[in-house]
Amino acid sequence: MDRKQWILDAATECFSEYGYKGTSVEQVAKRANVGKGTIYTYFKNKEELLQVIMMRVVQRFELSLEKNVVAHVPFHENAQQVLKDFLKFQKENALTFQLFKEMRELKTAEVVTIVQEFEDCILALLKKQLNVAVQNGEIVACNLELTAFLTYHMYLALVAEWSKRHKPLTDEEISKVFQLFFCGGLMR
Amino acid sequence: MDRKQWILDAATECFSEYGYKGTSVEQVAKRANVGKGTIYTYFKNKEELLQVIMMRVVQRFELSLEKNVVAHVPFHENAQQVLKDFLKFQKENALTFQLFKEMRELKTAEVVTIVQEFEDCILALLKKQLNVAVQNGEIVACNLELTAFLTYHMYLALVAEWSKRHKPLTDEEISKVFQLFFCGGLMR
DNA sequence: AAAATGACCGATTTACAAAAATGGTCAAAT
DNA sequence: ATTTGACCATTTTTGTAAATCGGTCATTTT
Repeated sequence: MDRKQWILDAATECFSEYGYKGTSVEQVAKRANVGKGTIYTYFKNKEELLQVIMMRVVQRFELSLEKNVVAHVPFHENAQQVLKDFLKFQKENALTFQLFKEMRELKTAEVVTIVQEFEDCILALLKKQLNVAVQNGEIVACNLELTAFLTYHMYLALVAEWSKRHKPLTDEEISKVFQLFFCGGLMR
Repeated sequence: MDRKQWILDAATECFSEYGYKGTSVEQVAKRANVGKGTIYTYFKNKEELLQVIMMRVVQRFELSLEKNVVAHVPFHENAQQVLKDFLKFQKENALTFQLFKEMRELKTAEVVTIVQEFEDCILALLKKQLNVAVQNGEIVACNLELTAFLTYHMYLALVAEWSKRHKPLTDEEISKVFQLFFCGGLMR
């Protein structure tokens, strides 16, 4: 019935399995049981297809966070929740996993753009959390943009880079490191 | 006279300019004014040539640090000095700059290995600084390996990643961020 | 009339073989 | 005892013919 949804579903499956570049429009059409031309009556081009899919993914991501981020909880716990959910999301969403990989390895232009937007969304969420915490007087005033950026990259280093040469860190270990840097810092 | 040094100098120039993969052994021989066979009387193969060169670079790097890292100075200042010197070193050494680039872009196996060893050397220096600071009771006890790792990656994020989409940070700004996270942390 | 379609188009990518270049060896030259 | 470049097997590059791609649109289907 809803041919547009058929196409979106088929495209999501294909992109998840073969990546963006590795998926042809005809392949999507085949899996969606529509003609190739039909896709172009609903979407301007292949890139828009990915954009619409990712827009919805981002919406789901933001929704999944609203449940987990709560007021009256220390910032570093909420921030960590945002990042933990991001990781969980990656694990459960073959699509974003595949796209992050494609960005790193093939650097497909359209994919780089879309993944950057996804990262911007995560950064915006962290920034929002930071802002609330500053307003509450919970944390010291600081460059929100930069601090959110650094928080995100600290997390990436801990979960992605560290595991390349060490035993992956448990959630508790990551939590401990975050606590160390956020509350109190290193110095006695 | 010292043919071995001629070869090392020529190879350093070539690797700096064209990268490891982009440099042929014959090219090195030409620039060193020796026959190709001569190179193999001093070095087992092309990889060992790079290894010997990098060994010396690491020695120079460690030497350049000894001057700048001093006792009775807060850890975060010494740590930052290590990292700042690393960056300065990168700027002044076309070789390491080229190799880091080749590792990221071409992922040449031999280069990945050698650069990793260089990074390990930086991490060891940071760890050493951390250890001294812990012994002094200057900073809290923590996983030294992990903390050094995170410090290094925070720095990379600030100087390399941030500039990809923002105006590069000044030394003062970087210093301020480090101070924020190391002394006192974010929380009030 | 509106929606769907696949043959078709120019452009890009792939497949593949021939040619060139590379890392490394070694008998001959120095 | 040391140096060397012709030489070898392997890898990389190159040229190009074939295949595939994203996107269009006249025709067909609903």
